[in-house]
Amino acid sequence: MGRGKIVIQRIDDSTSRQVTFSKRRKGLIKKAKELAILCDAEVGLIIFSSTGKLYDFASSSMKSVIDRYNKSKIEQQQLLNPASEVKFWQREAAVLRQELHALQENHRQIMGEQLNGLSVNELNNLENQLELSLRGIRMKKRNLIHQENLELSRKVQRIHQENVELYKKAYTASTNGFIHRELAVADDESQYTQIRLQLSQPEHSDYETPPRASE
Amino acid sequence: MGRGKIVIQRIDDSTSRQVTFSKRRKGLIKKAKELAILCDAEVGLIIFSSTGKLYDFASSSMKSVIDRYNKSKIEQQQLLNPASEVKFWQREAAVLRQELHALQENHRQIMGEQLNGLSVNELNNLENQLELSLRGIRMKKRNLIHQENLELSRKVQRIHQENVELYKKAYTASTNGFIHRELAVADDESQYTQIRLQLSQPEHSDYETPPRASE
DNA sequence: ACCTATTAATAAAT
DNA sequence: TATTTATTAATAGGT
Repeated sequence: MGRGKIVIQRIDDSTSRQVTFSKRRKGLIKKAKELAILCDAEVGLIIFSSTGKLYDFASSSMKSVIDRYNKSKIEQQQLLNPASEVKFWQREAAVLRQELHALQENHRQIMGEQLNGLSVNELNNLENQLELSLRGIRMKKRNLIHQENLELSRKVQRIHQENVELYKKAYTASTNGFIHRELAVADDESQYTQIRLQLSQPEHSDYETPPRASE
Repeated sequence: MGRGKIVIQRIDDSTSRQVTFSKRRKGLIKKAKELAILCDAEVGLIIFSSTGKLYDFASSSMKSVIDRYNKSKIEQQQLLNPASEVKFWQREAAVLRQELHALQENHRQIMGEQLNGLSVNELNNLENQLELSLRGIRMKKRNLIHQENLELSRKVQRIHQENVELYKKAYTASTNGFIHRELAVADDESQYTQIRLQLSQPEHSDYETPPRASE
C-alpha cells in the first residue's frame, strides 16, 4: 500500500525508518482503537521506538489490561500444566492410603487380632477406646429402645382408643355375644404389648446424644 | 477498505462482531509485527475478546515489554510530576513551621513570659525542666572552671619552673642585686595566681558530662 | 472459510 | 515534519 511494495525487514536508512515508524505507529494505534470499539474488546498496546521512546494505547487503562493479562496467564498455566495436577492427586492419594492403613491396623487391634507388639500403655489406650465405644454403643442402644417404646406406647394407646370406640359402637348397635368375644381378644393382645414394653425399659435415664462413635 | 464504508462504533450483530474481530485482530497483530521488524521497535500487544479470550503479541517477550513499560512510566512520573515534589516540600515546611511554633512557645514560657493559661502540673513540669537545665548549666560551668584551673595550674608550674631555671642561671652567672629584685617580683605574681586559683575551685567533685541542656 | 469490490494505509516524492 | 499521490494492503459484505 504505497508507491511500491516493500519487504518486511529492518529499514536500514535511519530517516526512512523514523518516518515509517511515525506513520505505522499512528496507523497501528488507530487500528487498535477501532478493534476495541468495533468488537467490544479490551486492547493494550505498548510501543518502544528504537530510540527508547514510549508510545502506548489502552482501551481501558494499561494497568487494567496488564493485570487482566497476568491473571489470564496464571489461569492458562494452571490449565495447561497437568503435571502439577497429577502431583497434587498423587499426594492426596498417598495421604488417603496412609490413613486407610492406620485405620485398618486400628480396626484389627480393636477386633482383638494383632496385639503382639503393643506396650502396656498402648493396650491401656486400646482398652479406654473400647470402653468409650462400648459406652457410646450402650447409650445409642438405650436411646433407640426408648424411642421404640415411645412409638409402641403411642401405637398401643391408639389401638386401645380404637377398641374403646369399637366397643362403644358395638355396644350401642347390638348386645350380640360374637362381637363381645372379639373385643375380649383385642384387649388381651393390648395387655401382652404393655408387659413387653415394661421389660425393655432402659436401666438408666441418660438419653443424651452419645459420643461420636455412635453416629 | 471493504465493500462499503463503516462507522467506528460497536457492531451490534454478534456474528458480524465476531467475524470482524477475527479479521481485524489478525491484521492488527500482523501490523504490530511489521512495525517491530521494520522500525526496530519493541512492541507488546494484548487483546481480550468480548468473550474474555486472550490474544497477544510481543516482539521480544511480554514480560520484557511490561517491565520496560513500568520502568518508563515511573521515570516519566518522576520527570513530569513537579506537583508531587511541591507537595512534599509543602508538607515538610508545614511540619517544620509547627515545630518552630512549639519551640517558640516553649522558649517564651521558659523565659517566664506567657505563663497565663498553664495549670499547676504544667507549671511543675516547667519548673522541673528549668531545674534540670540549671543543674546542667551549673555542671557545665564547674567543668569549664575545673578545666581552666588545670590549664592555669600547668601554666603556673611551667612559669615557676622557668623562674627556677632563670634563678639558677642568674645565680651561677652573677650575684648582682638587680637580677635578684626581678626574680622576687616574678615570685609575687606566681603567688597571686595561686590564690586566685584556690578561690575558683568547684564546690563539688562531679565533673561528668552534664545533661543535654548544656550542649 | 473464501471472494472481491471498495476503502484505508502507506511508500515515495515533495 | 506535513502533504500529496500512486499503489498496495486490509477488510466489509456477500457467498
